Amino acid sequence: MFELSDLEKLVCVHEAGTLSAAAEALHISQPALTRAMQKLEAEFGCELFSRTKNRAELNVNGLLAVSEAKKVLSTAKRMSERMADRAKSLTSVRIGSCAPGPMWVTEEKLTALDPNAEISAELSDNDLLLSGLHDDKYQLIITTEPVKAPGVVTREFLTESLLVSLPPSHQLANREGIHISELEGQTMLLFSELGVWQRLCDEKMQGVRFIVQSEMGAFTDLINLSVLPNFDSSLSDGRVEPPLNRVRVPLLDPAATMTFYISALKKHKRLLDITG
Amino acid sequence: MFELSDLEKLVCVHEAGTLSAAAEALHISQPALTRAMQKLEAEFGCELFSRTKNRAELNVNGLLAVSEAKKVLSTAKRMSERMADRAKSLTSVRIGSCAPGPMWVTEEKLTALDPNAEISAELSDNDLLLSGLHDDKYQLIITTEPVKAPGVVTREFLTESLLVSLPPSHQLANREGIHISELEGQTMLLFSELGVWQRLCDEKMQGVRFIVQSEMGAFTDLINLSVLPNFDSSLSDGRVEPPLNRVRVPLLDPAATMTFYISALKKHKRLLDITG
DNA sequence: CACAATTACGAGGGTCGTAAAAATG
DNA sequence: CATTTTTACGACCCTCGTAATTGTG
Repeated sequence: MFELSDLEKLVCVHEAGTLSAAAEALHISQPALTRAMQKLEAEFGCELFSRTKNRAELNVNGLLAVSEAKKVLSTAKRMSERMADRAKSLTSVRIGSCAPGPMWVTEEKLTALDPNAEISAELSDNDLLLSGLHDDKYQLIITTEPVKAPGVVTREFLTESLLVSLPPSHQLANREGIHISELEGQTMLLFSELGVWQRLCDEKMQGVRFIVQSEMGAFTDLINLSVLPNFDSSLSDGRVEPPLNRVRVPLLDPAATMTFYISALKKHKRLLDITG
Repeated sequence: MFELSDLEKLVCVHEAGTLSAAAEALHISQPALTRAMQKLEAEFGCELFSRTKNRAELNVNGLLAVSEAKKVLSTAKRMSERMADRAKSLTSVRIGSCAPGPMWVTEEKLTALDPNAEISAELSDNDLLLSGLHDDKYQLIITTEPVKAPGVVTREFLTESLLVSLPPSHQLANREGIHISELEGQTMLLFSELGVWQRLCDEKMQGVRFIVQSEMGAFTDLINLSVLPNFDSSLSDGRVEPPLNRVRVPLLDPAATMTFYISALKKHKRLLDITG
């Protein structure tokens, strides 16, 4: 029996145009995709591709299959939505995160889905996050590494990059990118509660003087009133209006970019799905 | 992501009324079915059953899910049919079987699906069947045991029981069932080409005298003209009109009932499916 | 006490990714 | 020679079945 996941792959192949591009989009390897398509051909008993040795193009059967697959997936999606309506509302979701950026994003997404939900979130370190997940202290945790534990399902969540927010008059303001080493000797504004980013400041920015502020209102005041640089996140893009008279310059060091993973107990798998 | 196979299980649970009955119908164990339903509940984020410790009954959410699942499965079924239309017609299917009964059944099914197809079938023993499958000498083989080989997909096919066909005047004719041992001393008509059934005759019916006939026309003439008993198959039920003035009595010995398995290479999986 | 559902646990099959091969423009 | 597809192979995850547990009528 073919499965919905097979049909999703097929549709993706059509949209991507080539097997390798589709594999990229699906976050799987090309061989895996090739095999999935071969499986469908065996199921249907007919070829879906016209193949030249280094090109696999959907033929007339394949195009029909794509069209039919879209119909099936559409009804399946409707089913998902209908069932989601019946799902327990998100009365109380507790999020644990190792970094503030992904935490805010998650809070916003869940609040958008259910404005009445009680969403709480807090920063913690990886060990406490993992144990808190099993204790049901957190229903969702955000970590820097995939969680390999039985009964836990993990998904890549998002990537965050740090940027430096500068007044246009600053000497670094017209740069395409900045290396951390170039911040040597600067005085910067720093919002506390950095989570896993704290290590970056502690270890690689020992020549930077930080003025730490933990109260958000005061922090934004500081930004508006001073000409001191501060850090911003790529996750702010399009979510927070950029401060006036500030330009943002990316930090080029690989250490200034992190990929986060989001995990939940299997029984709360749906929480993972709705954070899409 | 939930899959079509999960939805099939759900619908089956609804139709069967209870998990264990559905498991029976699906040829899987109760625990497997329980887990599949739990998986769906996790996917949807809502309970589908109202559970008392020894009873799991679909609740309102579950009934909605069943209804939606039927729609999804229906579109998937349509897709299957559309794709089957595009499949290569069965220009040449070669069947190998270890017994004549299942072989005839298979030939009939395939011929019904495609009257223009060239279906050929022959009897052979298990070893030759398996090697013939890999050599593409046969596209479908029928054996007494599941085939455990890479690249081969096997399915339980059907069960055949032997019966004794007797004139009503025969001393055994009014029995509910007969044991092989009771045939001792009889003279019976036997159609040659018994395949795997031959062993039964050779080993357990040494006290029976057989009149062997390999030509079908002559054999039916013999049946009609004599009062000698002969063997019939449960597979004849409803497919061949029973000979006039004959009654059929089951053979009670377990050895007189066999389960057959049908196998194909993965690339010919569709041939397996259409023999449903 | 037989039966339904669930949990625990080890085994098997399917799918995956890496690596290598073959072919093309 | 980079790119695309396909095959080979080993590893892992998921689902399965058996067995044991719990609770019920």
